[in-house]
Amino acid sequence: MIRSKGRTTIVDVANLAEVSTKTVSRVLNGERHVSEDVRSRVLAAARQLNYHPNVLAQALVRRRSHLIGLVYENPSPSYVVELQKGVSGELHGGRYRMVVLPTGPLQGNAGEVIGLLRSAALDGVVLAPPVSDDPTILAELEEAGIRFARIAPTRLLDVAPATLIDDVAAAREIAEYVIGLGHREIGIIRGDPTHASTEERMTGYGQAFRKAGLTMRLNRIEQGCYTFDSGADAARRLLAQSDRPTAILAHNDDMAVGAIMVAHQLGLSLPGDLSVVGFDDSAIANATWPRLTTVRQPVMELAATAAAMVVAMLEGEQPERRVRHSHELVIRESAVAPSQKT
Amino acid sequence: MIRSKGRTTIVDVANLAEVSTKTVSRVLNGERHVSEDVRSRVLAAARQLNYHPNVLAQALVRRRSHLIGLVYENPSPSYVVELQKGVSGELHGGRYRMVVLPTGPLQGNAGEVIGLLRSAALDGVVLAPPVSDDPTILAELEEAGIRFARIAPTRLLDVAPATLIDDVAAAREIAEYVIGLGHREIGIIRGDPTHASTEERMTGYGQAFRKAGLTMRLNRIEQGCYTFDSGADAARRLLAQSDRPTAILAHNDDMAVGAIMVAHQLGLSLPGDLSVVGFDDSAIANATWPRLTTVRQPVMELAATAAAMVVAMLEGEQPERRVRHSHELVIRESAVAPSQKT
DNA sequence: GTGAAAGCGCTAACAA
DNA sequence: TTGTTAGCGCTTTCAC
Repeated sequence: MIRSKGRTTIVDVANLAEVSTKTVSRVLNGERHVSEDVRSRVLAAARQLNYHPNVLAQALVRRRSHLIGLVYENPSPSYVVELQKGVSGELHGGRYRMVVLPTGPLQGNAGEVIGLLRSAALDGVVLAPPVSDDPTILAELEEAGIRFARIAPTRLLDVAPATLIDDVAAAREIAEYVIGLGHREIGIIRGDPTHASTEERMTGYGQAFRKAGLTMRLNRIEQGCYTFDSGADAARRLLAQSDRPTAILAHNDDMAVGAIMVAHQLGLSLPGDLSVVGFDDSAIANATWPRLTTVRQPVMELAATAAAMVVAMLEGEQPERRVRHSHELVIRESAVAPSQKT
Repeated sequence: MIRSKGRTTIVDVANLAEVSTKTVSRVLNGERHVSEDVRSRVLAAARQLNYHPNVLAQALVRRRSHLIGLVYENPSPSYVVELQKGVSGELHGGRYRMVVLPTGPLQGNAGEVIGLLRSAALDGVVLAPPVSDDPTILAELEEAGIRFARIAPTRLLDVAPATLIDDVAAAREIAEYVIGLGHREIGIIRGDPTHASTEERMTGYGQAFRKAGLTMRLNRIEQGCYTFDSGADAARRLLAQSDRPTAILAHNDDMAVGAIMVAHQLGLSLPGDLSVVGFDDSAIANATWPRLTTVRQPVMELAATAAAMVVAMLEGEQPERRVRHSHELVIRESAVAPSQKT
């Protein structure tokens, strides 16, 4: 039991404090049934040797890595940052650490993601959309015994705890707002078709259109993929039409900002000539001119709640199965009534 | 050696394949000197049992966690995302994983950060500014035997491999550009004083001013902290002055965009009434109106190179000590010649 | 209250 | 080419 090569270990501390390693372990882990005398001797020794437990060894024997993964396949920086803030905020006791696992497009190569998850020694995982909807990955996590919570899933809702917003209602509300301003010729920039939220938001728009007696015209719907550039491209197509729309609904803020950019380039005066609204209320929504009218989706809170759920499961508690967060119409300056005579 | 409770381990595979655990280990790690017969038996057994090695156990015995930390104390989402992209791109073999470690303000609580680092079982670390300049943290990493590379350090340059740009020159160039447009009344929005780059950029501006025979007036310099809001506040103060500046130099893009926002709010016409330039060429620079003239700082490449350096060290190679990346003036529409008679 | 022994799942060093 | 033994650094029985 005498040795001292390499890093200082629990054995060194035990030797110095003249106790067994088990006792050192007890003291350092705050277990009870340790005399004051011994406790202080151990602590002194640990401090003197600048001892830090080897987390890897602890992880092995406790079967706990204290690593929580955040899996996302999302190109929008503001969204990603919000997710990360949410998760890391819930780890703040410092007992857990966040490993970020951005994936490529999930189409087909879910296997790769799964390999990553298995080999990362994760205790738990937070799944952001659209990964949160991938049945293969859900099944695989289940089988590997990794706890997980889902952000904004749209199907298989009882597989794991989930945090949600009402995408349909949120989309309906912002569309109703724009229609209420008097717009009739409305263009739409859709999100990526692999994100289930895209369909939900279309449904919401559709409800608003129907209620107002408007029809969605196919040539007024353009495909984007949630990035600034894709929004710009889609807007270019929409605005090239002879009877161009007086308003554009975009499925997220980044694309809306792309549209605003293009409108500026075309020499349109905003918001007079063209109203644009987004979805998310990400950081960028407040930084454009005109500032973006949008629906606030509390991404950070969604992520935080999901992370808290994972932590709860790991601590042996039973988290709520489903927590719904509320959205909120955020009215700024980018949408106004259409000017007379298109 | 017979058991089968819980997760399948190397022992189960060995039993099924009728070889020793060491042989299984050999096969799975691709060591040589294994007969084809045995190799295929082991692989078959592993597949049949859906065996996945326990990375924690591997990490313990190999003294390698394969975790690389990215430490930053930076409020700008676009900057952070670029950093992460750069690092995670270099891990792409999948042999390493990235743990992101955002820290609070470093002032004084470097100790906390160090605790985090020690307890995270990191093999290596990439340090972004201003953490890359913190001597306590550098020393601590050194002592803990954790390999690290630094992004944009400004002092103690030979402590570890580093990636750099020439901040002074970059700042000088953009200031010269603005002065060259004809501006004489120039406001400055400084970055956080705890970032060394702030001083470097001031130096660069100073060189340009001196060369043009201009003096920096103190009441034309406002303090920000690299966030959008701080830039907006600073701009409000600058533009409230009776003889307001015709141009603003901001120490990063987020603050510049904040300034643009405020100018719009004040009813100024941009860029005619006010030119604004930034620093970084982050994603947002391209999404505002007018689009931001700035200096491109290749954050992603800086991070990628730093990560590659860390990986190299871990693989026993000797990385370059210092790699300088080049900056580039990016001229867009946010700065033009001042209009006649201020 | 404290300690001895066993073992988490794997690989390094050595032997065969 | 393959197996045996020891041990990574810690915690968990279960004695005392």
